[in-house]
Formats: sequence, C-alpha cells, structure tokens
Amino acid sequence: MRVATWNVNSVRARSARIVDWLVREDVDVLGMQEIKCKPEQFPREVFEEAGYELEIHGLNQWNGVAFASRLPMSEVTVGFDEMPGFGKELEDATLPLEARALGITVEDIRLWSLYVPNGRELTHPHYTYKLAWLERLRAATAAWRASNPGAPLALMGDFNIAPRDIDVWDMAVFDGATHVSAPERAAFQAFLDDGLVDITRDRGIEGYTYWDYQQLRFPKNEGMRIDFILGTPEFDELVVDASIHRDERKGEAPSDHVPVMVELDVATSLDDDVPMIF
DNA sequence: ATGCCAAATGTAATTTGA
Repeated sequence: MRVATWNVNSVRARSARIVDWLVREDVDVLGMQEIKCKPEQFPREVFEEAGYELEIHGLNQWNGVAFASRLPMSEVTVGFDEMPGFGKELEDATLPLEARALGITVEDIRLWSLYVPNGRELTHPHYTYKLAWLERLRAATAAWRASNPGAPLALMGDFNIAPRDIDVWDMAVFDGATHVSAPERAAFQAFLDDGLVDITRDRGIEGYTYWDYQQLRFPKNEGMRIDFILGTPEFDELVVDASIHRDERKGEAPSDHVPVMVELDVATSLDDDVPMIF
C-alpha cells in the first residue's frame, strides 16, 4: 500500500500531472495541500477516471486540503479539536477557521493531510497563529493516540518548517526569517518528543521537498525540506520504503513542492499478489 | 539535467506564498 503527501499548489492548474504521477507510481492514497479551490471547483473527473475517490475540504481560493484514494476512506474529519482560526473576527467573537486539516481512515490507518500556516514574518500575527495551530495539532494528536492506543497514524503535509540547518540551502539567507526560527523548530520537535517518527529522515533519505519558482532555485538546488510524514511507532513499523520524488519539480508547470511517499506492508484488496489458499 | 515566479480573482492590481 502506497501513501503519499503533496502540496500541489492548485489542483486545477495541474490535475493531469498529479494523476499521471499517481498512476505511474501506483499510489493508493494521496493527501494534497493547497488545492486552492472549493469542492465544486475540484477537477473530479480526471481523478475518478483513474480510479480514485475524493474527500475535499476547500473554502475559497486559499489553502485547501484533500485526499484521493483507490481504497475506501472512512471517518472523514475536517479540522481538529480547538484548531485556531485566523483573520477578521466573526460575530461570535471567534476567528474564521481555514481549510488546513483533513483526516481519514484507510485500512485502519489514520491519515491527516495538513497545511501548516506559513507565518509570513516573525512579527506578524500569522506567526503567532502558526505556533498556536501547531501546538493544538500536537495536543489533538496526543489525545487521539491516548484514546486509540496502538493504532497507526501519520501526520502528512507541508509543515512550513525546516527543522534543521541542513534543510535549507543557506542559513544566512534565512536570518530573521520564518521556517527556521527556534520556536518553530521547537514546535516541530514537540511532535517527535511525543514519539512520532520522521519517516523519511529516519531512513536516511535526504533532500529538499520545495524550491521557489524564482531565481533558478531548482536548477541550483536551492531548496527547503518542509514536507514531512510523521508517523506513530505503529505506523513506522509498517513502512518498507520511503522516497522524495524530486523529479516532479521538473518540466512543464510543476508545483513548487514535490511528493513524499511511503510504502506500507499492508495487503489491500487492490493487491494482485494476494496469496491463494487451496 | 533541472531553467530564470505562479495562481486566483477578475480583467488591473492585489494577495498569498516561503
């Protein structure tokens, strides 16, 4: 069973390219971020014709998360407990909730597609929002694990944090910038301290997952590693392979992010090598 | 080798991204 995450930076702008990759790589479940559309605007047909069902959470042209899956999805959850909002205060004195978190269960594995707030600048309210959002996500995940002991879970997505200096091409460029600040890194580390495993890094897989469109960042390999799959030990035990699909940054109309994929040792109804019993 | 900013909105310029 193959599971992946990809910040697609508009699903409408590159639906064919996304589905081509899904088919070519034999992916069963894809968590997408930055779909940048509402459900009624989502290019459903190209996914459905390739055999994928969809769960979509999009409120406007910003953010938006979704799942495409060849396997049945259940327990679909929009957002998490006490997820902070952002923007102009509503009539009930709360802040609008953004489309940044979607949870599903596939083959008894809990999966989240997450688009962590950018933060913008260290002094910006969006930065405070980012840190609060991450802490609430951590707490909600810990609570879920406490009530579902032994259940495999993975948090997948664009964390908008480069956890280590090697996760950006030049730390000097990020002096005073978001994504590398100590509070952001502490917020990321808190998930690991809770026992989650950075699935790709733990297997020695290095490399960036994002390159800015500007200034020849990709040809010069000036990128950032900000997309992750963080799994519980029970999820980690299922992983037989993991990869960062750098080639998806090449060619015609790429996203500025590339997919991160894991292969799990989980037999599904789609496998054609299911042992026959006589 | 990769390739010199892109997408949505809306139809010009702004917001967002990181």
